[in-house]
Amino acid sequence: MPKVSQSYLDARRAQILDAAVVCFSREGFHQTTMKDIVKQSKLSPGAIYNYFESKEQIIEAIAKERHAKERLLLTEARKNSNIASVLERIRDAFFGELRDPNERLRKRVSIQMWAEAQRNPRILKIVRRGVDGPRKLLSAIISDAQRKGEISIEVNPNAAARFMIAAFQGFVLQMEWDRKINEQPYLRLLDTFLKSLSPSV
Amino acid sequence: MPKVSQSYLDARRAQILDAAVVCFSREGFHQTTMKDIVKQSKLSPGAIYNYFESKEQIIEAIAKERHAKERLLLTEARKNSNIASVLERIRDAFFGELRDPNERLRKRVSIQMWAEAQRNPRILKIVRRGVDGPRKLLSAIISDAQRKGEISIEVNPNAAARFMIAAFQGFVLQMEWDRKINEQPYLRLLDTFLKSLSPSV
Amino acid sequence: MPKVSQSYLDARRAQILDAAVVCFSREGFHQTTMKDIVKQSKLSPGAIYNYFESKEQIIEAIAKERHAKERLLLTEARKNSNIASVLERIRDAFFGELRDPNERLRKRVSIQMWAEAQRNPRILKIVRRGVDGPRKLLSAIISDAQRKGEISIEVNPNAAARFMIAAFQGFVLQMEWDRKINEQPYLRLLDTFLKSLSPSV
Amino acid sequence: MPKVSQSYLDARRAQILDAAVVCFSREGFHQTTMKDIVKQSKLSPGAIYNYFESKEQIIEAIAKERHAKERLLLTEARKNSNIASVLERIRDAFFGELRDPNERLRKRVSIQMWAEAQRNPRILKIVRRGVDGPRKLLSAIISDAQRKGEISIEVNPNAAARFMIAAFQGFVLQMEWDRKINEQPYLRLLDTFLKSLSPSV
DNA sequence: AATGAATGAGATTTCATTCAT
DNA sequence: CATGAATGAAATCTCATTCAT
Repeated sequence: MPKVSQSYLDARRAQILDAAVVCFSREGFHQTTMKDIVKQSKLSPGAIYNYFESKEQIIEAIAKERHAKERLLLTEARKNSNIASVLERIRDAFFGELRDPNERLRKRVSIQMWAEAQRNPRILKIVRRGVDGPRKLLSAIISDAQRKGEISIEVNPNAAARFMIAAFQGFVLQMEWDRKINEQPYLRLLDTFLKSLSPSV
Repeated sequence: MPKVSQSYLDARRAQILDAAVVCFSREGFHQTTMKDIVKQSKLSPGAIYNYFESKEQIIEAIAKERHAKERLLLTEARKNSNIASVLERIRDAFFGELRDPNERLRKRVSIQMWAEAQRNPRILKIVRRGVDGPRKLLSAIISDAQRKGEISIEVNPNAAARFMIAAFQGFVLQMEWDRKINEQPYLRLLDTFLKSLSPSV
Repeated sequence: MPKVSQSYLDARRAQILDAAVVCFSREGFHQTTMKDIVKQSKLSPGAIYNYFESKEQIIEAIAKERHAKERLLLTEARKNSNIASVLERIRDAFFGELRDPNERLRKRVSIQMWAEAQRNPRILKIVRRGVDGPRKLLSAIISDAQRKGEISIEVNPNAAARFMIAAFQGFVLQMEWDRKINEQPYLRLLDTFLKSLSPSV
Repeated sequence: MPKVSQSYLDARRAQILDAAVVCFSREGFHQTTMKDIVKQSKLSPGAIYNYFESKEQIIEAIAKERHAKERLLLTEARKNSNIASVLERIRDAFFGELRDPNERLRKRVSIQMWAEAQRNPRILKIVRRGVDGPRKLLSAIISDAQRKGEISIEVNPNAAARFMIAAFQGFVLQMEWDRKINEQPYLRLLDTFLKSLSPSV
């Protein structure tokens, strides 16, 4: 099957990554065997190794994909001029995604990444970039807002950014352990927190 | 079969668990081999299998140990009559621990557990209990406070508890990826958040 | 199926064999992958399999090529009427070749063949023929010389032929392991040996 | 099976190496699979990897063993005071071994080593040492003999040493390809050669 | 109770070869 | 005739666990 188009190659690559996400979300990186991915992707071992040099590289590729996706979400959100609506958009983008079952799979894989980052420097780098992007953006938004007097100058923008991210990360974790968790009250609290950053009268 | 004292047995067991924590925090559960634990513990494979039936059981034992430790922290904190100081104590207990290098190792292992819980029901159970305890306690405290008028009745106690836990979990993660992270501004924001729960005048 | 000229086909074939020699001399038969040959030949796997049915057949083809080449050398040498000059020509032909870097590559492949002959009957056959030809020729020359009284009748012609071949084979081996080896004194010794075959006065 | 004696370990190691020699002599290094060695040695894969880190290391260990054995032969031979008998002893030691079927196996493996040395620097080093030892010794013996006037000063000792070694190496090769080869006439020629080194009257 | 050599299923990866285009 | 993606058997090596001593 020679001389195939780039889109053919891209489709095959995506096929492998999608299969890997399903497997990883189910069994974790290390309990997932290449055989599992082979089966899930309906390809052969050799075919997979034509696209990725190793299992590790598949994991990396998934992490990078995540990274790219989140960057896109942020870039989109940032287009809003109004500060409140930027934050709102970010919030909706991230929390909204959690309702998509497919995205849930990917979040499960993200948790795997957090663990994997501890021993795999390449994953660490990707995960770190994945958090640093949002953090810097949020931090910049808050700084802007402070200049406009919309947020108290007492607030440390960086810490606030971290706090918001933590609120999301923690929610992702807790949702994994308890599917019945209700998102609405949690989001209201997040709003309460965001309002608490406003300058006190 | 030499007969030895219980304290001897306990010491051996602790020796294994400590060694395992060091290994797991370094390489993760799955990249840690029994050989690694053997080496780190300065025992032999056979000896370890006298105390634990499998590698999985070692992981479980560590998770349970964590669980017990955190329950102790909470029980201690709860002794305070004043609500603000209970929350303060809890906050200090959890965040304060992070300064201890030994405890940092264990937090690294906790992150591993979060990932492991996805595919190991026994770990999931332990991890879940580890979160449910604090959550219920915090929730109860908030409910109490609401009754006393110290916290707005608008607040969903359970969601607030989750939010506080998330603030901690997220901090643990972000600290892993960026050791230079500063705890002080983060804690101030946590306080800001807690205050924002008070009834508005 | 485009129709191409025979010379085109021959050129393609030679291209593959040359590439294979380079690869084999570098990494040996078994460490050389078809991919290596593909790369070196600047062709594609499919193209190569149009000319050879398998990797084994490429090895065989190289062995046969060697064989043909050496037969040519011997045929040429034999044209000399004088016995001493036949031997001299043979000696020069074989040892002289070793100065050509390209030929050195092929000698490296020959050593591989010696090993390969142990388990591959087809290679064994080719290698054996490659030695038997020279051996029989040398043996015949010596017998002739004995009849003419130029070589002692004590000498076993076949053993003498083997001995000369061994002198060459051993030199090829030792040259591989020590490039600084000096050919001149070695050749003088070979002459000494040849002279020692003359009838004692 | 813990706490076993050193001799137990040595026996196991030898068991593996012996099995490997059988396999390698039959199929060559690269066609021999670890499974073959496992079967032949009647051990398990894991057991073998307790003694050797890789297949390559098994090959190396065999090469080193050869090397040690040959050094022993030379050391023994050297004990003779008389030059002629030293050479005779060396000749007998090396050629005599070839009659032992077990030793024939090992010679087959030696031929493999010659090929392997081309791409494996560690094997090259061992093979080279295995040739350099005898070469230097033979060279020294010839130099001695020249001082005593027993060998012509025209002879280059080093080249003569190489020549003798070549006579052996070539014989080993040719014997592999033709089992019916007769050793006696060959050895007589070797003697003729050695005598031809004496100073001419 | 401790030791550590042995086990052997199974994991990752390779690579000669094929065949649709 | 050429291409090169796909195949899948098979190779090397790992590692949790066992058990004779």
